[in-house]
Amino acid sequence: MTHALPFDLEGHCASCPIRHRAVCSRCDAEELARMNELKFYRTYSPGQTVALRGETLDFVATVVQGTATLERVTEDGRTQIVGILLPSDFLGRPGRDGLSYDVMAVNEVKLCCFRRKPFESLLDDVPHLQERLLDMTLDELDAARDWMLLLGRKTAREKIASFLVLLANRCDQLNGGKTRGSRHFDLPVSREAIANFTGLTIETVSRQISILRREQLISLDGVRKVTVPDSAALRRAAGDDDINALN
Amino acid sequence: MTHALPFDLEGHCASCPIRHRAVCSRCDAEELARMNELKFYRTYSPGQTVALRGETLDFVATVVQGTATLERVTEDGRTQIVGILLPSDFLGRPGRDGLSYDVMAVNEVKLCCFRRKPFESLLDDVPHLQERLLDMTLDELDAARDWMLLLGRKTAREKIASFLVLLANRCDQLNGGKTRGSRHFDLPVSREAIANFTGLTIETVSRQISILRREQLISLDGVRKVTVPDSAALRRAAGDDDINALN
DNA sequence: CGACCTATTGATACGTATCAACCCGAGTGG
DNA sequence: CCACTCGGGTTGATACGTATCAATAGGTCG
Repeated sequence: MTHALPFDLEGHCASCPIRHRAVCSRCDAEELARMNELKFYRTYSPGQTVALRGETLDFVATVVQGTATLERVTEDGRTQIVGILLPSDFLGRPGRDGLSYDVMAVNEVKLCCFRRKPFESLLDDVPHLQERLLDMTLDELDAARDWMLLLGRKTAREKIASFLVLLANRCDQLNGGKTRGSRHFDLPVSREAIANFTGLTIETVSRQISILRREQLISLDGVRKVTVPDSAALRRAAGDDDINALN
Repeated sequence: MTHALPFDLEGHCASCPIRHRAVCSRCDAEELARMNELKFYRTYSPGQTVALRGETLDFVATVVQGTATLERVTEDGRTQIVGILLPSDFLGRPGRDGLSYDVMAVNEVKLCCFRRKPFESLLDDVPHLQERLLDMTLDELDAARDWMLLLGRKTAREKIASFLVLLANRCDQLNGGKTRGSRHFDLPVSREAIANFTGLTIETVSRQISILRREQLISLDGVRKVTVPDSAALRRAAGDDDINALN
């Protein structure tokens, strides 16, 4: 069930759809040329494990297409999603063998990979690269902390609203400019994944989505397509103050 | 109520107690000399606000002494602590005006500060500095994600046990080598702070601490001094798998 | 069409929040 | 030196939100 990518996989970085947002976004032509030499692509099918906690991971990568989740699991199987990788996000930890979470492909995922050691050399040589990676990591840290507020202090209703706002914003980003007012997007993940992301159960997720729909804060087409008629109203339901939206 | 620092505040970095763990830990003598020129110290008293979310913060800093909390607050006042700064931890966001959380001094806090712009220049010039900052940021991100598992999926009992394990480990780190078996340490924070860190209420925190004491997993001397007779047992109560402890 | 998987909806249980009383040690002032 | 107050901490009774268990619905694929 391989469907065509919107760009030539073996093509040059210049044609890469997420080049302007990825870790390489600040690199100049010469630096890109060097990276172009080293890069290779990998594909994962839906549900496949990309990496396991503690296991050695010999590459780092940028997500070109698809969605992956970062998961932490307790010894008795309770699962918490601690991050979502969308196109342009970075995967891997330079300077360390393994990750502290499992990485799972949600749908078909394409990664632009670099073997770890050569990438670490690149980081040393190419300041643009390290700066950008630091910046992206700081952004992730801010996002993780926003999410800690959600997990620790928000109600089920606020959690679901926040999750939808988060997704809406990130979809906007990927599509370029932010749109005000009504907008719609696809949920890239199942109810179970939403539950594991928000720290709820599937049933509670389902109920809260139904309630938000009944209150017309959202409408659904099927089970995966969401329309938000009034994003400000949804943001209010998310219980954030309005300095900014979640990432 | 200023009590003497264990080193001369105006002294050289060479005598700094947290130099080997801080952002400057990989710098050589020449680089340190340059930083030494730029640094200045600040002190905050218990309860004082160090920085507010969204407000411009014109410096970055390393904690030399004391404890500070990073807090996110909902519009209606629910508070979640999203990080604890202990000696050697870094505060501030290079490349951005403000922070996305409030920073509060828990007890008397001494910061080794740099004005932000000069520090950003330093980052450009001193690869050791940027590498170390990236590494510290990645560690914080891992810690934040561990904490997300706690907030989303752990029971009150596990949360308190995890919190105690976290503190015990970090105190060990600060004191050098890890000790196996029995150990004791001071809680640097109030019950309220523990509640805001674990996503519980004060009352639940108090109850769970009482229960752990009744079960002899910990013992208390007063309300702030904790002894852990069997750290492996406490770690088991924390519900983590044993690949590693929280940070 | 039937099998299967995911999602929804309902009834009940349980864990933690909430509300309230009490305890305790530290200051403070008579 | 003791009575009083005050803030933080503990303990108890009850309420409430979400988990759990169970049944049903809907979509997809053979």
